[in-house]
Amino acid sequence: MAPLTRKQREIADRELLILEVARGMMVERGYLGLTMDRIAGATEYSKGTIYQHFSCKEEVLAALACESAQIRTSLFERAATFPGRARERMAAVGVADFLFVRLYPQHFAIERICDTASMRDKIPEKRLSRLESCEDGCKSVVLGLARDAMAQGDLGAEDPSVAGQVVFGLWSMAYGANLISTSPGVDLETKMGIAEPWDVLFRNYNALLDGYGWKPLAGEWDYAATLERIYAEVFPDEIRRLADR
Amino acid sequence: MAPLTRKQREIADRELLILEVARGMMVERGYLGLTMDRIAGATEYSKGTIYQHFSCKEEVLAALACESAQIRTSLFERAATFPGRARERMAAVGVADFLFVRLYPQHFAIERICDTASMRDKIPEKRLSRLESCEDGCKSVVLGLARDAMAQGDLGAEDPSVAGQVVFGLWSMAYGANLISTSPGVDLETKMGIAEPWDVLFRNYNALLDGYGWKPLAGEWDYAATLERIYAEVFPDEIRRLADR
DNA sequence: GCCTTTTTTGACGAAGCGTCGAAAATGAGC
DNA sequence: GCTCATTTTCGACGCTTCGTCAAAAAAGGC
Repeated sequence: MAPLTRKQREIADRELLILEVARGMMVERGYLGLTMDRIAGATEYSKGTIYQHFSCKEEVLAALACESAQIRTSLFERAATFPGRARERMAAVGVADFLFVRLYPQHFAIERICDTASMRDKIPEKRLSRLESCEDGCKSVVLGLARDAMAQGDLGAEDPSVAGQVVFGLWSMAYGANLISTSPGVDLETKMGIAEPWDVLFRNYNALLDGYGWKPLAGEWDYAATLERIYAEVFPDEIRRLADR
Repeated sequence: MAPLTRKQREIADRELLILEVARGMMVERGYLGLTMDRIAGATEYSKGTIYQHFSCKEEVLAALACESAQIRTSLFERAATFPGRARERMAAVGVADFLFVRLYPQHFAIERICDTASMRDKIPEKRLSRLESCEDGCKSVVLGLARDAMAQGDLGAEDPSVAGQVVFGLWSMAYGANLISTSPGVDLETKMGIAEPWDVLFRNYNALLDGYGWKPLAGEWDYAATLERIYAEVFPDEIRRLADR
């Protein structure tokens, strides 16, 4: 690994600048407001130069999605350090997911956009595999926790595929709930009497895990207290930032 | 209500033709392959005429989404007629959801596309409210089943909001699982050992409902047999069509 | 058959993506 | 410091799509 030349550093810096500008545009004006011409204008480079970094608009988004996945993963990893039973640590990951969606809605939106086939088709192979390895981070954390629980005898026993099934359940529930509750034109309040989707989601996590018999069950443990500890000990800053809205 | 004039009938027919052509395009070439110019070409009307029916491309999609919601609702309603306990009927709705996603993937894709804010922003008020009332159909069926269960003492007792919470749980789990398992770049098989997402989803439904204590619990009832009956008695044609792939 | 109203048409302007030859900057050799 | 080949940057251009609107065509009343 030779040290970078001045030119190489310039290029790397410019790439960061482009992404920074692109992210700002994404936040301010949404996906349709993000255009290659506008990126060129805002960075004061020409369009041709932008296209030397990214082969198409989709690749810019994939790069942003990579950053998003890294932020999410780092939250998940912090959550997994919570000292306690595996199921408590899983609850902490649930909190991390919630915080990610609420504190970084733009990152969540980017993840969503990159989840479509038409997007994936256009992202060059190299960038795509980088994105996928970024996305694997979170999944590994969650899967690791489920396996820990099995190893410690808290969850199932005989069938090792239970870990994957539980993770699929939590993942689909979280993903679906986040989409539904941030989706326009869905009125959970009047139709279904749900004022705080997150509270219900947490209750549903517990119901699912109880259904799998993941110990300690909700009836024999004070998970409300666990949540309070997670807020205070793992994510104090994030909780404060969330309150400052 | 005066009877329709010849002209009015012509216009109504043309609208159906446009939607038919648009759906075909959506199926054959995907969302990006669906263009207003192409609709004009294929219907042999001019673009201006198309724009007299639909104010923008998004409105065409909203109209398609309306049809999709109606198909989904009719499957759900058939499922709810299954003779049995409320939880069995809920299982039938789960099967209906699965059949909808598998038999009509293009309808599912259209629903997804119309679930985005950028789409919703552009759909005219009138069409949007029509779409939303179409979408409410399914939710009413599911919510009705949960309320039936409560009325019969199978689910919860004191707190009436439990019905909404269970429905939110099932809905988010189904939505998330369907998205994840049809999503590109997600390898459930190698990462999590899941070959058949639908089997796992069904197991997760049961775990969630057991967690809520919705009777009869999975341990005290043969839901595999219930599924077989649903296949045979409610959706024989659909199951056959699914097998013919 | 004439004139008004409604309907249809497609050329047009605007906006965005991605390209490519020309122009500018770089730097190696002398 | 100058020259010339190579690398880098630039932005005008071609193409596609959306949505509009004035003009042409059709319909219909008298």
